[in-house]
Amino acid sequence: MIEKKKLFRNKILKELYFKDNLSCVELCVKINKSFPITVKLIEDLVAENLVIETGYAPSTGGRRPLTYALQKNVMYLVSVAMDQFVTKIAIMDMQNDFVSPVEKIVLPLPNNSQALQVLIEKIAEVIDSSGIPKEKFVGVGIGMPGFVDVKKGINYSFLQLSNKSITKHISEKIGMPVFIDNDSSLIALAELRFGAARGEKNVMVVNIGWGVGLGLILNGELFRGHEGFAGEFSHIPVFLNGKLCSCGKAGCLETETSLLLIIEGAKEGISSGRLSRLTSLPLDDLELACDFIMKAARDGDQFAVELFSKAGYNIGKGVAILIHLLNPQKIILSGRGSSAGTIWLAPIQQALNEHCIPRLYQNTSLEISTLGMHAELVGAAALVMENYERIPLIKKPLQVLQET
Amino acid sequence: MIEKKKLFRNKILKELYFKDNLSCVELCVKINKSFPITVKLIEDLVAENLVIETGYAPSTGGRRPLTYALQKNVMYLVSVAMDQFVTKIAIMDMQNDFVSPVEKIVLPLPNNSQALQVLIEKIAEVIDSSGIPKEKFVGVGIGMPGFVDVKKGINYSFLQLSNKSITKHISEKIGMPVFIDNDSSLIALAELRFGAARGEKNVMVVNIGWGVGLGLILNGELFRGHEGFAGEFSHIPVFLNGKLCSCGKAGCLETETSLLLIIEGAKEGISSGRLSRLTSLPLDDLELACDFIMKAARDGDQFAVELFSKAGYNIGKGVAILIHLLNPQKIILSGRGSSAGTIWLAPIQQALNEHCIPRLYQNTSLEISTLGMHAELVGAAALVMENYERIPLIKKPLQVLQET
DNA sequence: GTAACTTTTTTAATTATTTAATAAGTTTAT
DNA sequence: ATAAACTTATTAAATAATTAAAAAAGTTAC
Repeated sequence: MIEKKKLFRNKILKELYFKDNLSCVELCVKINKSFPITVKLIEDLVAENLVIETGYAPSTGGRRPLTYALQKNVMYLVSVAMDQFVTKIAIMDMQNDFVSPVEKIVLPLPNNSQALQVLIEKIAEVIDSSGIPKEKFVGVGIGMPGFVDVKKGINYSFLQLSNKSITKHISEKIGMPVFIDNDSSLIALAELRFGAARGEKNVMVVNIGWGVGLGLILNGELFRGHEGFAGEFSHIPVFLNGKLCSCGKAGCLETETSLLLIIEGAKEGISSGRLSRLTSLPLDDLELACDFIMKAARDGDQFAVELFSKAGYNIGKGVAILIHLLNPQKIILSGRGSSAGTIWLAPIQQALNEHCIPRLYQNTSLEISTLGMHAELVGAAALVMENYERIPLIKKPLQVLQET
Repeated sequence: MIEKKKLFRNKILKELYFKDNLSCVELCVKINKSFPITVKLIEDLVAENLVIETGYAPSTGGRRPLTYALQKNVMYLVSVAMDQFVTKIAIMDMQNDFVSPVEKIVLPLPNNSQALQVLIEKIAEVIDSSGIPKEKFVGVGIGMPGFVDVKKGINYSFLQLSNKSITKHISEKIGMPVFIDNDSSLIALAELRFGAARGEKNVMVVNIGWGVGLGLILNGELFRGHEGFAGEFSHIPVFLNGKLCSCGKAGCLETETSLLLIIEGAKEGISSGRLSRLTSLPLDDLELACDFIMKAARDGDQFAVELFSKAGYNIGKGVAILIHLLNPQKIILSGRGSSAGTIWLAPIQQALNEHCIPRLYQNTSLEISTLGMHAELVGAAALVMENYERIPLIKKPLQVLQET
């Protein structure tokens, strides 16, 4: 029974991570226990100095409730966001703030047998140089591209370990729990817990980047599918353009929508002499080039806007399919491409007007993420806390406390 | 607390409806209560004669467990399956058998303000003529085409009641609980509880009929989306054929896949002189024509097989999208068209080979439903039992018992 | 054929949870 | 201004549920 108590104790901590300043009544609803029990659990947590009182919330017509939040400097998370070439590592606290500068390293994943080893070393390095004692870390969350089996902890595309669990392997080396997930799923998780999808039940989070990823929030939870591969939006067959995709097939959504295509288009336009501010486009760095075009579009450069309109319309065609199949209440545009902002909205809406049954999309809203570039890091941190109750016996918090 | 006891009592009855001959241990796992409590609840149900012992199950290495099943003739369900023109009404028992012949009435839904009234009268008639006392009915389940909001009990396409709840209205007239859902969803529910999707977590049930419907089973449950409209497979925009669809748009999946198209194709082939047994196709009745072509295909008529191959390939294109987005473990072909049987498999598999990333579909199986034509009726009955715990205070079962 | 091991069932005792009664702090209505 | 209504907090008592121990019924291995 001591185990069960721990479970609900941890649930409270988890809830307070996802939302600060909760009252006892709110917590009691969230953990689905009676009021007296919740009171006792909170009392214990306050006594252990893991939770603090944060004053009274405004009255809703009765006595004002005492609210609670997580104590500072008691627990930390390691958050890793990888793409095919660059990996970012950060340490975050329970208030979702970075406690050390985000470490950015070049780490190419394709055909790189050393990648996993380097990743582990870098993570260990960041932890060490933070100066935070290891016992204070809850765990490591990692977002990565490719086919990720969340449960087994395997990535079938990169970081292969002869089909052995990556998470177990890293966990043994680093000495704390490790969780991995697909990058788009983690962006969706970030939106669900801290962004525009907060509290919503059915939301599609489109990750516009070098491909077009998708994180599905269904029934208020991240949906991963049978093997964890759900959300392969990039490669749904929708065009008859004959363009070869990176996946080996032709006509994938990605072939008419990716940011790479926009950069291609910009280059072509320049060389064919189009009048545009894009003539001063930096050609060597994809990331810079992309940001440059997005800025130009936001500033009203007609050619840049045109490029996004075309890609946006095609994304809209894909979104129309999503709406027909899953009837979401919200579509969120997130990921790198979301920096282009509201420029996406009109062409996507246009595509919906043309390709959706009105009844289906009239109650579906379309929004741009407000989480910005750090969505994946936030999601990776949230992934750890998402699993918090299941982490067996987090290293004696009492001890941790005495050190502070 | 008496209410809560009732909840778990009803959960046991529900579980026994979905699966007969369960042992006490199995039930105790399913309702998530301790063994002693489950024993007591079952004892009560046996004492009330709602549940009977059905002997011992084979040993699994220890004492043989007593198994339980629902008593016969104690509870009944009214099951209604509607399409745009024909409505079937049946009375089913807890063993999933029809206790009266399936009533089939012509009831056109489009632009028919009388439809709801007629439906109610017919349901009442079937109940009356069954001779079963009203108290023995648990409720009425209705499957219907169109945009159905399950929670609100509204169909936005047919049986309009100025946006008032259809279920409430029928319930008041008939005097028992009423539940409605989309026809494809109910077919999926039937597959989930009694068919090929039993026990599976993520399954797509494709309802091949005059359109191409879809019932989504996600995380082991029927998924309905934000407003209940999920599964509009028929109208996802995937073709550039310019063919106008019934929904007003062009290029919908339906325009290249529906059984209507196959009948069209058959007629054209005949008039252009193709050598085939289809020359004796009955032209006046769609249902008969469709069955005729399916039989011919099963018997190996080359032209008929060709027709299904073409449609099947296009369905496969749609299924490829489903697999990319939702990573299901199984695809089930159900509905009227499933009578064509294994003829569908090869062309659909062919489309998957061409349009799916291998990793994604290699663990996805493709099956033909074994539930046959009655899937929707079975699903409608299951819909009532799906909600069984929530039905407040089913009319005193003790009284019902005394009458038997 | 018997002992050791399984699984189910029964019973009793402990433990945990909810309910209910009470008090305290705020808002709203009269 | 004051009473009524409402929300939150505290405490004690009643109740419900789980755990644990033991018995019963079978199976498997030696």
